[in-house]
Amino acid sequence: MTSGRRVTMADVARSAGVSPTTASFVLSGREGVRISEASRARVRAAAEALGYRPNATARSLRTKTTKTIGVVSDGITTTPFAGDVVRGALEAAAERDHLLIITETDGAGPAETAVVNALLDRQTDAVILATMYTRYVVPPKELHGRRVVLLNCLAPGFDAPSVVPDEIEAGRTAGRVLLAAGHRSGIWAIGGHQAVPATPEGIFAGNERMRGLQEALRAERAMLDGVVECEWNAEDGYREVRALLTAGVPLRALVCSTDRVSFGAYQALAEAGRSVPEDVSIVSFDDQDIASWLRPALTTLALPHHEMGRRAVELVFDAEAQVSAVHRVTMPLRERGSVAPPRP
Amino acid sequence: MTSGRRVTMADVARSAGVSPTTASFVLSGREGVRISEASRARVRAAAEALGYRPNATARSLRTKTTKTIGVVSDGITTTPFAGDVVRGALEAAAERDHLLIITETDGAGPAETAVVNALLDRQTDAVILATMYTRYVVPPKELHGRRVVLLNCLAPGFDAPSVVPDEIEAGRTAGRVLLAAGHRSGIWAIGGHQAVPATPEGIFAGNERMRGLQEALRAERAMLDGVVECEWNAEDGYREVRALLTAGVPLRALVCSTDRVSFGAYQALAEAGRSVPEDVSIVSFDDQDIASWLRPALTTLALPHHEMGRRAVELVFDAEAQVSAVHRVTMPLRERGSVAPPRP
DNA sequence: TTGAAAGCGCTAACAA
DNA sequence: TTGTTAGCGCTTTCAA
Repeated sequence: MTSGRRVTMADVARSAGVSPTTASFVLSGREGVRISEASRARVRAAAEALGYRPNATARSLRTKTTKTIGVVSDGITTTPFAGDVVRGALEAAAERDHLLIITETDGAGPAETAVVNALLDRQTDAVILATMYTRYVVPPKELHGRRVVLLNCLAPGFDAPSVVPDEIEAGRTAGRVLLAAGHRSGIWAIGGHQAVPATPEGIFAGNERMRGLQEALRAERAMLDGVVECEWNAEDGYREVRALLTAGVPLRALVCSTDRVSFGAYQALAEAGRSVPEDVSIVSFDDQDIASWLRPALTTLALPHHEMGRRAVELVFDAEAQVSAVHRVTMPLRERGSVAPPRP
Repeated sequence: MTSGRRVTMADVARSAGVSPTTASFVLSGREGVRISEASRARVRAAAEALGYRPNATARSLRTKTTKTIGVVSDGITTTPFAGDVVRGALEAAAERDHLLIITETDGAGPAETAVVNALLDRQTDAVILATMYTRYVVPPKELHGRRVVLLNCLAPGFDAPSVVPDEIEAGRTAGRVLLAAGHRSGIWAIGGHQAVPATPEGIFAGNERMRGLQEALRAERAMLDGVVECEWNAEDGYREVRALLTAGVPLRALVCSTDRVSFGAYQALAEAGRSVPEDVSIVSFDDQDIASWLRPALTTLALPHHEMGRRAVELVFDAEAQVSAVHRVTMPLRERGSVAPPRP
């Protein structure tokens, strides 16, 4: 800044012929203090005339509150379409007259501690810890006793509320969509738990989605013909579906772990001359942009990024929510054109 | 925060048996002040022992600098993959020990003024004004005389540097890629200037890309068979290319305005039994995720989001750059599989 | 080489 | 209803 802020509250007070106290009261709009209407008007006029703007730094030093929330993410801003998280958070923060300081770390460890300290040094009123994909984390100890909200992650034993997508219910919905269309057999899950070498136990989203899916199917005495574990990308989706096709397994419906996997599946099916949804129905997860570009457009369960961002900052202000509860946000079903009854 | 920061510098000084002045000098690591090694050690030990952390708010009040940069965007965080801009900016800011306060407005006007004021009240050292797509803006008057950098936008007459993608050169490169493969005719531009009803004059990116493209072609005595003006999405790409195919125009190469348009073009070509790149070559712009998922993968000119974010904050620190210069960032060519020589 | 003291701009007891 | 005064935690003359 070339010219620092000029006019201070003292200037306004002087110009209005009142004390700083009076000026402070009217300028910060405090209730319950009785100031004559005349003084109020004079202060306001003076402030207006001088172009007064409060110095938030000075105010914060005194009040120990900055109306600022720190966000520490492990790359959420990078994930395609997850800028939605930020937008939701921004929105909710703006409604409460707060600002967001966004930071990013490559993961946990010393870098994360440094970032958290930078935030804490600036006296942020709270910090939101966000992860790119749903997983367990252990918050840095600097955060103990601070107001914290976990966004897209869980930290058992740490005293802070979490916001995660309701993956189990989404899995159930995926199953129900297929059942409702009349599917009972020839159903395969592509991507599965993502039980691949890097994540042998599967990942949170995978495990929950599969659990919900199996549950819904079983409730109607139906079941999966198989679960193909692979990376959740277009490449693997293409390869695995083609393999299934080549092997000649009966295929009537696919539950793909992500829209990227679905994209690969579309390519493999098209190549094999099978049409979606007449020959093969597809239900997917995430609702990335591509889901609506595909033809037919993809029926998918949307990751509620925007809503999650919003909820996270709402929880910052929710005094009751201090207890470490897990808030599961519904993943809305986007019904489009990739599901139809199986061929008779 | 449940427990405010405890230990102050006064505590450290007292514990170390020195004055606050001494403590301040060693803790803030100021050069050119001669403090005995003994005092230094004692202060550092005390700080460590007490778990001292500086209060940035107090420091800022005194020094009038916050090591914080405000970012005002009109939705850049929302655009797919443009979270990259934020990541680049975050990176460059972190290198200089600065933090970013990110905000968003629906556009210009009073909302923007409010946001800018909120930032200025908090004494941010600079403000980066960012737009979702490249365009002209008029910065709010509150920003006059402040340190400002324009990211992805231009404000003629406003004294601040701009960072924009080098669209003209990208257009030239697109042309050269085709020429190098041997294309001379049957070349169509899909999307063009985006001279559609909503933007009858075309948009910045469209105009510059077309200009560069035509220039490169003309330099080799080649030319476009036609420019199809349409919205830059998959839907329109599909429709317009299909129309071209239906009309039976000779088609050997396509320059698509965005990867989304290319996506639609792929669909239309596949439907018509034309293969990419054997029958028709495609060069595209943007390099969204989808570009690498397509088969064949798409040859495209990448929007240098990450680099742009980085440059913007670098300019904040570049004293020389105060003059209102326009910094054009190269759009790298991603050569993949969608261009081949025309069939003989 | 170190310390005393003033003060950044604001809020909040406490008095008047 | 309003003013005096004392800080918030830090930096920075200036003097010792």
